[in-house]
Amino acid sequence: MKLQPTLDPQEQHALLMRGTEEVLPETELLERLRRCAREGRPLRVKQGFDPTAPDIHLGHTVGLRKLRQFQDLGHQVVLIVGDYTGMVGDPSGRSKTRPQLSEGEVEAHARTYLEQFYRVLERDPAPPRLPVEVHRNGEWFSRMTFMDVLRLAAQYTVARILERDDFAKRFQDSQPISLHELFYPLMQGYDSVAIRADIELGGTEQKFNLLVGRVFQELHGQAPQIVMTVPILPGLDGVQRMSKSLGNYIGVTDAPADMFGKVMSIPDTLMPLFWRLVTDADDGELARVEAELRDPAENPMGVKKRLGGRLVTMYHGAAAAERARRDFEAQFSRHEIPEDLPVWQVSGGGEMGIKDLLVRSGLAKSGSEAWRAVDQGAVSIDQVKIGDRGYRQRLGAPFVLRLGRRMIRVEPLAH
RNA sequence: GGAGGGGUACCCGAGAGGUCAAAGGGAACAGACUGUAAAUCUGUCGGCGAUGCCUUCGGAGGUUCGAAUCCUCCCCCCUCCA
Repeated sequence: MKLQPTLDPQEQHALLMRGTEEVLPETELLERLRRCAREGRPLRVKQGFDPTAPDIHLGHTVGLRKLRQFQDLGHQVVLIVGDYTGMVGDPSGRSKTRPQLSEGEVEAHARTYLEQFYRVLERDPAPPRLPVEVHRNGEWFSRMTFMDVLRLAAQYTVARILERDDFAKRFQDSQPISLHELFYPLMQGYDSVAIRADIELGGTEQKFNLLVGRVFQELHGQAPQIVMTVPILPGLDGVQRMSKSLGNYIGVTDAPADMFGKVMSIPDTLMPLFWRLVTDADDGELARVEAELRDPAENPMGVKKRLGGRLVTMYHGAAAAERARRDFEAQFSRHEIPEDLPVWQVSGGGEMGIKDLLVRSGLAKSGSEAWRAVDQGAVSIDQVKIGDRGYRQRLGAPFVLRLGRRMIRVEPLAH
């Protein structure tokens, strides 16, 4: 992304609106941009993250990249690490109560999060870009007294909280809703008051929480924040949202080969969305990609490889992307054994049965699973299928052991 | 506090004394096909030195030759009443 601090409010508005799902109230964004330009101050743009699991994935980057755009335009990005809200657990879109994290977990996750944020945002930007302002919401929540909490709770009604689909549904389905969960939106809303947000960004499932911020800011005599939502990125399965807990994610710290491979495994139908939401492709390129996908003469695989290459480039550089693509083609198109296989070292000598090999190397979780794989013809050694339960492998020289799509290099150690 | 309903494998959900390692669906894994896409078909889907044995149906006891199924106590969830 280019540094564009000189854009006038109208141009900024056009840029910022791109890729958003909703901006509420829609007319206010341009007005606020104009006012800030007049007053010569940057907009304060907030997004919060609960450090629930210690990996930032592409789903998070949809919002982070929008924040980066604000940063590039010279606005003030304010990240809230939800150490306190994390201990409550965001009920948004949830059908059950989230487990409450301990302080230790939250703290450890928070550090990793901050590290990873800077794979998208600039850590030490040159002026006129501004460094990111980071707050933990424990900064204000830990100082509140019980009376303060009651006052906060008095500012919102149960009926309004229960308007939310997720709560309504859980209530309807006789699922438990713990009282503390009702506080989550209030806490997030109060964050906006605490940092005087002009804009709050979030996924579409955050809409309710974001709107609560407006109510609280108004009660505290602040101009209510503009709510900006970005689409939710689906995960590798193409159905559910990308999330760590569903295991359908591409992490920003994933190794190049994993990142590329995961991209290759997404459903074709997801490609336009990925191009639009998580790459730096501009409108012209998006149009070309979509045209190519519509052209029956083109193999969609080409577009997907470019997508994988682009993402690996963004997080690991062009050289890594090129290598990831070559390795992928060698391994999956030409069925060659890749160079950089995970290695498992066994103390050598003698031989080992196929089941123990699979279990002890970690390719199979249990003996039964190993037997099944053997029976199903999923196991091979050095590209030769092993279908016999009684097979024993001599541990003299290295070999490549494979179960399904996973494979490792086994290196016997002399002793 | 009172009355009633309910907790089954990763998830949903049948089963109501033996034929139950527990139907069915989803997820997942593997095979065929392929582009590590989709769709489809097939198989597997608690563990084990494996035609048998061990552990599992909220928890702990008990009845019985035999319990996911019956009894007792406990924990948790839901509904209605207050």
